[in-house]
Amino acid sequence: MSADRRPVRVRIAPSPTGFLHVGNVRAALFNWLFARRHGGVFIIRIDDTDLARSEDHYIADVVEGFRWLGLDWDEGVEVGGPHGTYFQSDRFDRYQEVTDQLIEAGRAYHDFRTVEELEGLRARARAEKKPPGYYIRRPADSDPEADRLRIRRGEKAVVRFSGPGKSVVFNDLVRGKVRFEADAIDDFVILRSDGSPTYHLASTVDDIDYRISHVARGEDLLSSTPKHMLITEALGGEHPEYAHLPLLFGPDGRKLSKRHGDTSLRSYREGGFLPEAVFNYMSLLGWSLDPEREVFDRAETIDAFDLADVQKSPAVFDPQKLAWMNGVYIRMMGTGAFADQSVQAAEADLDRTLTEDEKGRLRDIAPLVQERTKLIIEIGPAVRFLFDDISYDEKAWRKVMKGDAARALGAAQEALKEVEEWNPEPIERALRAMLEAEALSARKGFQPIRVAISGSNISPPLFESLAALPQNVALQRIAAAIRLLAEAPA
RNA sequence: GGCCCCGUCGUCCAGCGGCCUAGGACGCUGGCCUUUCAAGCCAGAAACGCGGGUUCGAAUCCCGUCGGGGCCA
Repeated sequence: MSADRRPVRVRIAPSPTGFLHVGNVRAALFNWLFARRHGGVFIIRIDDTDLARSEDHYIADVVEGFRWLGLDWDEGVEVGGPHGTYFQSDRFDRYQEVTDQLIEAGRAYHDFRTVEELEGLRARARAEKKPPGYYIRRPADSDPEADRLRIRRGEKAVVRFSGPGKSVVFNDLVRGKVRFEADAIDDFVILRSDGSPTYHLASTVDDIDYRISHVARGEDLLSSTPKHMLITEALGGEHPEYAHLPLLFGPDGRKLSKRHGDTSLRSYREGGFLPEAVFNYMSLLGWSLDPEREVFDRAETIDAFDLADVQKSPAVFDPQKLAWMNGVYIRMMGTGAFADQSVQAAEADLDRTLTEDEKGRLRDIAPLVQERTKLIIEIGPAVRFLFDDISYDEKAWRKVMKGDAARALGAAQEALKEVEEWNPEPIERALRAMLEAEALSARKGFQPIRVAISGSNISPPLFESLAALPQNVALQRIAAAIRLLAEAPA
């Protein structure tokens, strides 16, 4: 009850053991939306308790990823805040301290049992159709004093939390009432034998210390929640409200993972997606703003977002729909902005800078490219023919360079030679006249020209494409095609 | 195996007891437009897992069942 009145403080705690995963991004997005909606604080804390697998460049990836998406944070990595470094690896002393405190209070104990012994207990529970951890409880002879001595002598032991033997019930913000019976909550490990904290301990202690008010995380942690609540209670903390978000699945209906290909935000960043589109698309996974509308901006999303409206069932991440939405956002871009993007994309594609003349020609045709673009990375290949030698797409050549193609090209060459003002309109007039004179359909007459100048049967509209090319280059390409056609008729 | 969660078109979402002959979007199919490809427009196929209840009335509530998923190991 009192939790409702606490200032809203939410967090996302990615592990720097891999590139930022879209599942984490979606969780971060919902946390961020919740914080912004309620004027709260959004925190990024780094869960790098796995020292061996954590790497600095993954931390950089996390930071860059969230910045790119526009999820700004109020406390945490790089921005700091009142709670230390926001790296869990800097808090091992604190976790040890809490562990000692729990042992002292009789809420945790050292467990010296071997893997084999534990496995035996699990097998027994299994045979009796009991929960796996049913018999893994504090041994009868467990004695804190004696245990401490053994540890001091160098013996290895994990520390387990001692279940209080009571059921845990809580009200999940997206799922409603959830109940776990005492037997189902095992004496889970909080500190490994090497002294490192488990997820349960570290994340819970941090949540308490950082005064986290709401924990919105993936449903995979739903069954761990009673453990976190028990730790919180044992430490005299106030529990946060919990909200377990539906998981993101791959096309095969399983938890989205590396196996599904592009699961890192990075691959979408590099794959030509716009942050606004990714933001919008992700907000739609497990939530919706309006039944009749799926394109909306950040401000609208913040205004409308509520954890209580989040879907309970998992969502399949559909890259195709994301791509469609990206196309929508590309078409919503200003033509100037798109032209700028095009210049960048073309330069990256060609690996050289464009001359002012080339930039001008590209800018002229950019609006026509814009309508045809779904991903930023498609721009380079789409305009390459304007700035670089072409090669013919074999299929396109075979399909188009036959029948009347030679005649069309010859006539086009003559007609285009005479064009004095090299602009789309005069070019169109000349070519239409050519069509008429040769009695050719637009299809038969124009497609060979398109292939001749672009190498492909797919290109921006023909007259504009021709105009975007210097006249002499256009004529040379047509001549080259005519020659090739004469040598090796299709 | 134990516990927990979930179950509306292929996919994402709307639906929170009558407005549902179940709505929108992606994708798919067909058409229009057209110099190609897109975009755009129009049309279409496509779902309440199943069985019981409750109710005058259920996609909506309850129970069961089946199915899927998650966690533990």
